[in-house]
Amino acid sequence: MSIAQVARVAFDSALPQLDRFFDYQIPDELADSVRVGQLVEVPFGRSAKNRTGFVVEIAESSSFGGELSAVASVVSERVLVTPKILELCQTLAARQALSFGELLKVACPDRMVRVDKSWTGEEYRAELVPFHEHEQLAAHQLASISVMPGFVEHNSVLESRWLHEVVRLCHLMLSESQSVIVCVPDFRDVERLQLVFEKANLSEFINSYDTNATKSEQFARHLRALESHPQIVLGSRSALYSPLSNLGAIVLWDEGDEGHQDEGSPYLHSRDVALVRQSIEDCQLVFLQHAKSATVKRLETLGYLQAQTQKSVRPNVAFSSDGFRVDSLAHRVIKEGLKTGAVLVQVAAKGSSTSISCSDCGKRSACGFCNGPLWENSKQQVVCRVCSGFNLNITCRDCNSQKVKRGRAGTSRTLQEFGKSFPGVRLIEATGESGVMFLKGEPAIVVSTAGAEPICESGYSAVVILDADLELSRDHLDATEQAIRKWANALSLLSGDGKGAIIGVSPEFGQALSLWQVDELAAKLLNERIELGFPPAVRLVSISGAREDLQPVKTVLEQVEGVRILGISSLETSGDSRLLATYPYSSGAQVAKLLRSAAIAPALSKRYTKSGRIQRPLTIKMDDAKVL
DNA sequence: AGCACGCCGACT
DNA sequence: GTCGGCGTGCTC
Repeated sequence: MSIAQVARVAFDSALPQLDRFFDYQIPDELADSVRVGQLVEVPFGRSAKNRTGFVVEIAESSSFGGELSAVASVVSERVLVTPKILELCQTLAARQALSFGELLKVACPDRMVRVDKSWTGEEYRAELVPFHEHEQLAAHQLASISVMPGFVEHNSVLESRWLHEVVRLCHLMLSESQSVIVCVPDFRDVERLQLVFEKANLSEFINSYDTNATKSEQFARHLRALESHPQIVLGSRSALYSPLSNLGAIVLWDEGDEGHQDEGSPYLHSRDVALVRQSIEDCQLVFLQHAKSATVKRLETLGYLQAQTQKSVRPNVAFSSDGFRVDSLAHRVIKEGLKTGAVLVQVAAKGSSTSISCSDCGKRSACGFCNGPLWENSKQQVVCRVCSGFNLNITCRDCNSQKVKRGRAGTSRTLQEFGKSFPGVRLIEATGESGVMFLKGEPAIVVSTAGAEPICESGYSAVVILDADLELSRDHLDATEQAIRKWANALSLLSGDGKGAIIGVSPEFGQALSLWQVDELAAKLLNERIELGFPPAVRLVSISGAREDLQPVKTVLEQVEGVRILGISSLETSGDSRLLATYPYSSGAQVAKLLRSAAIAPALSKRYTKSGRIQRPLTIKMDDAKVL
């Protein structure tokens, strides 16, 4: 006979007011069936109907003063959230000023009744085919956390170094009955890896965390992850919450890609989730990237990460900066490349022209509807970047002239120009929304924006980076870092004897790139951030809301050790204001705690959405990579 | 989020 | 007099 116990319950809600645990007594008839991680129904507040919540703890007693209500029922026998995932959510919530409930929502998809009831488990049938390199590598030879910035091997692109590294690690883990999470920034990487795993006879082990999955599929893959057999969870950000019971390693591909930054709540970056999960699971964490980001360099400097010494093959890269967009070097490299295969040309933007300006006074032309900047799309229509409106008649606001000139060429016009200078050559345009994913090695010129490059099966015979100057002068803190990353990713698609060229970089920068001094460049970027006092040297928080609500937040934050208020600025779009502040890592926990209590302060002004629903008065984003 | 309680204006 | 507006506050 057991003593009556208490179930501590959390709700999967983002409301800061509900961000705590509620105790319920477990009635005798449920005494043997309530377990931590289950979904239960409980009465809540004055509401007539019960509410579902997760059991996060079973305790002997409650510290609650009043009388406890009782758990009404167990929704599903299954433990949907494992203790380690609960810990992950709690640690992340405390670190990033989030509510535990909104993380629960990310960590556990909505329960689909039919899927839950019909799921009978999976028989573990997959057979691991021996891997030729596996024997050479014992587990202890891998650092517990490692970074591999090494460059690719230039034989076949489907077997480039990082893909090979992923397969090798997965195979090793599976052979030791451990699972792996492979987290990539976008669906193109998922597709590419799926092919690679297929080739390596590992398809049977894949649990794909597809972003287009239906709710039923999301729940099914969650149940699959809860099965005890070792597997490879392959997907984007959400894969990091997969409730695997025997996690051996997390692989994070291309940490610098903005796809790793969550745009919506909970505004987390894969890197932070991965680091926290690694510390909880005590598993390996491997960052794989072609160019090293300042963030990863910092972690390496601190000793959190170890650089894996890889004998990397340096790509053959030339550079120039004589002022012409497509200069003699570019022409020569393209012409040479076309003799043996496909040539990739990376440009800064899609469409015909990146901008439109007055040909009399030079002022950048503005949208007739909203004053936004104009550009020219691939159909040569003049479109506003802000409101997407078509502008047929453009009149200069300064001099009333109606004559316009086109700015820098995007993919479409670059393609047209190559059509003239390389007659008869096959031309392919690849941008985010259009373009092929895979390509045979026949001669062709592929003009692509960064990140949309088709994979050429035999590797490109030449890769030419245009608009390097534009990429470097982008108005972002990490313009240089992003530029190097984009170029490196394009250059990684070269074939073994392919030739690369970067047009529009200064000699000393070009020198460092052609010598492939990835580590030195990252160290330099990190030092600059340290001097400027910007991330990743410190942490950054952005808080948006009504200006009158931000003022007290500012006052509170100023009391915290090391906090530097960058300012409060008005946001053009919403009429809201935004407070930016940096703080040292050591003050992170305190800042998060203060912001949590600021978010539930009762005096905050109420704000409503168009549909009349109450909006959160403050939006807090800690470490959002897109802020600066 | 719900849902009730509460304290002010115009109605059978 | 009381019906009902939605501002305020709580939920184990």
